[in-house]
Amino acid sequence: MKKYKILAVEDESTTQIMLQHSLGSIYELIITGNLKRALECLSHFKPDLILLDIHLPDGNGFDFFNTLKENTQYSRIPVMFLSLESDIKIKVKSFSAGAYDYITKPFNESELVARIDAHCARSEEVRSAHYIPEIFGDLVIDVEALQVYRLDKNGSKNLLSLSPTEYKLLECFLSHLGKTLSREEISKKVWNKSHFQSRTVDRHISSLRKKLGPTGIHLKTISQGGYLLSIDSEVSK
Amino acid sequence: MKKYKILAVEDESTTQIMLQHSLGSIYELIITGNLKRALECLSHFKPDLILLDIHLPDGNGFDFFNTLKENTQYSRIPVMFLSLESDIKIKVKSFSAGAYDYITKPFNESELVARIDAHCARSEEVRSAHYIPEIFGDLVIDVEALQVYRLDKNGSKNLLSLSPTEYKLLECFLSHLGKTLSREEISKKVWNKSHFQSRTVDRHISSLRKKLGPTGIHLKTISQGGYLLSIDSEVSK
DNA sequence: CCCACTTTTCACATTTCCGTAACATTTTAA
DNA sequence: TTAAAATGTTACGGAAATGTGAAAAGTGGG
Repeated sequence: MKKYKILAVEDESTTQIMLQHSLGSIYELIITGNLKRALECLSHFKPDLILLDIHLPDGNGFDFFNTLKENTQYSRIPVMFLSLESDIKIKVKSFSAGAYDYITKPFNESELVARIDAHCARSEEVRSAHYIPEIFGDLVIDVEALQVYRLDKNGSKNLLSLSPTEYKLLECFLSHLGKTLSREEISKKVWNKSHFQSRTVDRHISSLRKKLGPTGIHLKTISQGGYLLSIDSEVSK
Repeated sequence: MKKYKILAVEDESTTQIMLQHSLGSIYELIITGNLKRALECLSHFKPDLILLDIHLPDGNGFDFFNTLKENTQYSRIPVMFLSLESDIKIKVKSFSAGAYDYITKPFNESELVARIDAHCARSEEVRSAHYIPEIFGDLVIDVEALQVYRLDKNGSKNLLSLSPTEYKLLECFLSHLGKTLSREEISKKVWNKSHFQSRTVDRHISSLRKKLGPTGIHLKTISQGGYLLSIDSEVSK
C-alpha cells in the first residue's frame, strides 16, 4: 500500500512528468494543471500533502493556499511550494504564511521524497490529536483505536469486539455508503485478492451480521448483487 | 522579548559570526563549537530549536541527533541540519531520521529566519498535541523524575519502579491516548528503529502489563493491530 | 573482573482467527 | 410449482498471532 496521498498542482509538463516519474510509484499521486481542478479534487481525494506551484494558468498559488487556510477541513494539510521563483521575499512570505517547505526548481528527486515523508509523518502526529470518532446510526467507529462501539439509550458505549477482518469489512461498507458491494469488490478491498467460487466473503458477512445484531445497522443481501449496509428506518422503531 | 531560544552547534568561525549577526538580535541565541558543550547547554537552556552542523571537532552531528532522539525530554526539539555537505544521501538520511530541515551552506539569512520561525511555530503545535498527562486513571506520572506511581484508596503514592524501556513504552501510550499503536509505531517511538520480525515489543508489553497489574489501567491487545491503553471503567462505560 | 540490572532472544504454551466443507434455508427462473 | 442456484450458518482443523518464563547477551559501575 502506498504511503501517502499527494496532490500536485503544477502546469509545466516537464515538471509534471518528473513528478509522476519520481513520486508516482511511491505515493498515491494526483497531478492537476490548474487551481480549479485542484479545488475539485480536495473533497474526495483528501490528500495528506499538497505540492503547489506558484505561477499557474488560472491564478496564483498563494490564493489557493489562503483558501485552504480558511477552510478548517483543509487548513492542516501540509503545503510545500515548488517553484522556479527563487526570490527570497517570496520564500519568506510563503513560510510566514505557514508553508511547510519551499523547493526551488530544479530539485533533486530523492530529496523531494525525503522532505515529503518528513512533513507527512509530522503532520500525521498533529492531526491524530484532533481526531473525532465517526458516528453512523448508533455505531461509533474509532479508526484511531480500531474499535467499534454501539451507543445505547443512555449514550454509553458498548464494545462490539470485531475481529480484524470484520473490522475491515465494516470499514469497507462505511467508506462506500449507499453502495451495494459485490463479493468481488469486497474481496478486492478487504483481502486485496479475488475469492472466486469461495464462500469466504459470505462467511465473514455472517459473523459481522451476528455482531451487528443488537445495533440499528444491518447488512442487506442483494441477491446476485452483493451486500448493502443500511440503517434501520425510523418508521419501524 | 525574543521569539525563540535557538541553540546553534557550529565550529566554523565565519559561520558563527554570520549566525550571530543574522539571528542574534531576533532570538535568544547560544552558539557552541562542539557537542560536549551543546549537551551541557541542553538541560538549562532548553532551546526551542537546534541548528546542527554535521562535521564537528568532537564528533558527528548525527550522534548528537540520535542522543536527542533517545531522550524523551529532548526528542521533540526541532533540529535543522546546517552543513557544507550537499550529498543527497546525507540529506535523505537526515530527513528519514527525523530532521525538520537541512540547509546547505552558504545560506540566505532571511530564508534561514523564515524557516526557523516556521519550524518553531509548528513544533509548538506538535508539542502541545503530545502532552503527557500528570494523572491518568489512578496513575501519577512524574515526567521530570521519570517515575510512575499508583494512587491507592488513601491517596498515597506507590512507586511502580518501571525500567527505562517500560517507562518509555508507557509514555508512548500516554502521549497517544485513545490510539491503537502498532508494533511498528511503538518500535519507532520507543527505540527509534524497526523491530521487524522480533518479539521484543511484545516482551516489553508483557512486563509492563505485569507492573500495571494492580492499577486500573491496562494494555489491550488489538489483534493484528497492536496495543491500546485503556482505563478499566472505560470498557463498559 | 565481577556483580547487579536491564534488554533481547529463544522456545513453548495459549489464544485468536480464518477458510473450507457440509448442510440448511431462501431466492430465482422456467 | 419446482428444481436449480444463491445465500445463511455452523462446526472444525490448522495456521497465524500473541503471551510469557527462562536463558543469553548487553551495560555500567565499583
